[in-house]
Parts: sequence; C-alpha cells; structure tokens
Amino acid sequence: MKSVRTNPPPGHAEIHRTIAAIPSGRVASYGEIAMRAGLPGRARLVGRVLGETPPGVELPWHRVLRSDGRIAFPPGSRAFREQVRRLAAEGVLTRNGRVDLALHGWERNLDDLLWGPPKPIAPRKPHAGADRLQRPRQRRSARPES
DNA sequence: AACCTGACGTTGG
DNA sequence: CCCAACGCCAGGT
Repeated sequence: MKSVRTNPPPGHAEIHRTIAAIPSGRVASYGEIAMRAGLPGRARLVGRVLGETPPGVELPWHRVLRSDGRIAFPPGSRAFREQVRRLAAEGVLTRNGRVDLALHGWERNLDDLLWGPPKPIAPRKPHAGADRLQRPRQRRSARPES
C-alpha cells in the first residue's frame, strides 16, 4: 500500500522535542532549534515542520523567532498578533514585532549574566597581593586593520 | 526540468 | 536600516 503521505522528514521528532523544551518566558531562533535538534543549518526545515504541525499538537511555537528576535509572520497578521499575545502572557514583551534576545534568549540572557547562575566563577582564593591569577583577561587579538 | 516561494540565516555593500 | 547574494531544502507551478 502506498504510504498515505510523505514520510516524516528526518529530525521531525527531534525538532518537536527541542521546541517543546523551550522554557516558558524564553525564546529561541529557528537556527538554534535546528542546532539543538542536531540539524545545523536546517533552520528552514524547522519553520516548515512547525507550519505543518497539525492543530491539536500542543507546542510552544510562539517561542520560536528569527535569529534577530523578530517574529517570522507578517506584521499585523493573525498569527503575528497571536504570537505577540502568547509571548506577552509569559512576560516576553515585543517591540515592533521584535523580542530582545539578550533578555529572553533561551540561553545566555541578561538575567543569567547578572543575577542568574553566575556562581561557578568564584574559586577565589584569598591570596594577599599576587592577583595575577585573575582572569587572563581577554586580550584583544591584533586586528588586521583595513 | 526550470523557476518561484517559504514561520530561515549570514555576510557584505 | 535596506538590499542583494548565497546556502539551504521541500513543494508547488
């Protein structure tokens, strides 16, 4: 018997799994989802899979944005407004259809950098004087000026 | 098969 | 900030 329909694209399940794992109040880009799903460079696939996701399947699709934090739908469209609404409900505000990734990015957001889990870095060893062990300090690599 | 079109992304002008 | 050019991949014309 012929397959009723095209087989599920490889990675389909992983993509769903990854999106479902985005914490509430956080957002991730299509590219990041693809990356985490083990499909680097397949951002487009993520978008298609999402679009093909049948209703009824609960998925935090609204937490997926473009790499620059903008909503992928046409501004003003039904889906666009719906996404803005859902995000706002989670405390993620949108400005001109764009979300501040530095603030709400899944990983590496300001909160984490300022108040979150910046704990691991403090094996401070009370040592009088010699503080040379401090961060090697990011030296600016010689920049080949133009 | 060529061409167009997307819930995309990056680089460069 | 806008635009063009690619890279990417599956579907539809």
